[in-house]
Amino acid sequence: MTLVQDERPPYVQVADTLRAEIASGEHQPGAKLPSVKKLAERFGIADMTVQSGLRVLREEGLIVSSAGRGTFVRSDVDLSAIGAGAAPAEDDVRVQLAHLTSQVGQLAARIEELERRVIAPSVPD
Amino acid sequence: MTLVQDERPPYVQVADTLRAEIASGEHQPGAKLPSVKKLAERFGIADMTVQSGLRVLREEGLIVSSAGRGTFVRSDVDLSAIGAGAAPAEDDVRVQLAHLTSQVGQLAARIEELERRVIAPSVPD
DNA sequence: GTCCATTTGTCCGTATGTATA
DNA sequence: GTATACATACGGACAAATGGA
Repeated sequence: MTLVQDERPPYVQVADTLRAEIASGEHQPGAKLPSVKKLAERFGIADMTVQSGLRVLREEGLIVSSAGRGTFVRSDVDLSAIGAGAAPAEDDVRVQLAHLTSQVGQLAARIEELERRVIAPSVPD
Repeated sequence: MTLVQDERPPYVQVADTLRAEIASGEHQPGAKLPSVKKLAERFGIADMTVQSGLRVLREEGLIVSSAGRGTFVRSDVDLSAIGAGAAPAEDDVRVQLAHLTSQVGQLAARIEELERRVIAPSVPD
């Protein structure tokens, strides 16, 4: 699979593709994602670009990475928050913390985008 | 200024250094930071490594960047809330909770600032 | 316990694109 | 139109952590 549409930056397309695959269940919670090198081959891009894409998902709280082990879909990922099926409601405090962390990260990203357009002067409409 | 050898990753040191300079008032709120190239020269590292350091501060809400204009210290940044940059141990639930509480407070302040500018456009900075 | 392959994470140098001034 | 500045991308490289032989 190659990234053909050059409308958006490749690393964003990587993030979107993997996010969709996680949402669709292709990569289940707790599962290990293909290695960075494998993903780079699959998409036909450089390793570092894959890392940038994974960074997006990491900030969204969808995945966690560990050197020497790999990158995994968070076992408690809230699939409903990314447009797919429902997630089981769990009562564990750590699960709720993880959800909050994910949501805070997404809010931060949205605020950052707004700041670029509002705080930065002379932004054309 | 050169980064000390064999400490933490260079990009972390860049973030720590600039964060300290912002906290100390060396870079005042609203001020423009040196360009990425200047910072790269100053630290003796590559442009992209500087970008990685700036990314950290951007995620912390300390700075805002705009292509073609530069990188600026947020005009409404709370200098007293700037930490030493040490990441809290993420094992402890209480530590995570405190971190989240702090982050939510900062996000709320940023949203309020945005609301002032968007909803009440007559209010000067 | 010691090697060794895998994997993530980072860095560099260079290049290109895009937005701003 | 030109210069500046950030953002992204590539290929190559190396360190650290992990896990298996």
